[in-house]
Amino acid sequence: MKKNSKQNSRWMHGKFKCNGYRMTKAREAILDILANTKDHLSAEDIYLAIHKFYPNIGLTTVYRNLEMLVNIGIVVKFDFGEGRSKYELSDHYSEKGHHHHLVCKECYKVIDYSDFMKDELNFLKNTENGLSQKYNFEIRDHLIQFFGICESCRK
Amino acid sequence: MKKNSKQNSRWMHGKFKCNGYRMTKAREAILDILANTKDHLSAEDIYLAIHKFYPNIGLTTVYRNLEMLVNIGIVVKFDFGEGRSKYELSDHYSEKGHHHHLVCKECYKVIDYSDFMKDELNFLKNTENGLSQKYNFEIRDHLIQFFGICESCRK
DNA sequence: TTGATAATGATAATCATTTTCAATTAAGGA
DNA sequence: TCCTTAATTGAAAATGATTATCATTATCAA
Repeated sequence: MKKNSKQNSRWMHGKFKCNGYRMTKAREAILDILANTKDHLSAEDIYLAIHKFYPNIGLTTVYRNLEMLVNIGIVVKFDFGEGRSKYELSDHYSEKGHHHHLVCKECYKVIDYSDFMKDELNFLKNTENGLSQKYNFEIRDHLIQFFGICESCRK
Repeated sequence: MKKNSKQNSRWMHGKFKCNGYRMTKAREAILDILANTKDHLSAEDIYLAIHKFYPNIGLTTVYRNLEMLVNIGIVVKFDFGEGRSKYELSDHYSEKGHHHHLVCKECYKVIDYSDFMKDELNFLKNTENGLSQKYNFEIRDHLIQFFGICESCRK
């Protein structure tokens, strides 16, 4: 739990209110954890991190709030094939900015990358346009992930 | 269970043997189901389809064999965010050929597309090269998916 | 046909995620 | 500040997909 909790709760307060939600300790704590990590955390990771400061916030509450945060677009849920979901602040709210993931099939380590974005933007623009027309599909989102074997797992 | 079961079992027999596996009724049936559908089936879907012809093949066996088939690269496992995995014959063994997926966030209908592959190949080639060098990562695989709302869910 | 061993089926166990429901709390107005 | 009300919570139980166990059966090379 780091310094800018206050800031987070301030900028989120409005966002929550206009969606009919309240600002609670649990929500503030979850956002705080997510804002101050570079890792990709599971619901349980987040629960454990929060638990040190607020031992009475339960895992259920963490799950419930993550779902809500995903729904209003503040958090993104990922599946890296590990058997449980991982969560990140969405690009817009994160210091990381736009990025994609490179996932080790062996140890599930995840590397964020934001290189080669020109190629990617080109590809995405063309493909999204083409697909939405051809298949009459309203495209909301995309997922690009690379899988492989990381340096340490290769040794 | 359609006509070409015999064919399937024939071309798979060798593949299995050289990996130390045996050809069994369950494996033949799973491949047969997958070869004769355009859908994306869950383990249970496959189990149910097989069950009509071989009522004594259990769900456990289907799971076990799917895992094995994924391991030797004949089958690919997908997660469309529905809470259970879906399986397809891999590109090389399927009549579908190389394709990606367009997933409806509402009803989880999946559209296969293979348009815009020039853009995609370009993007993939550059990105994979760049990433594997920069991050010293041996890239094995990639996942590209688009999510949105399909025609009928928009009405 | 037979022996070694891979594969199977039934059942129980796991494990992440959800549901239930009574108790608590945030937030806006009196 | 106090009240009201609906949103939120925690604990516990339920769910649902997937895996592990283990005794039995089936495959296939010799």
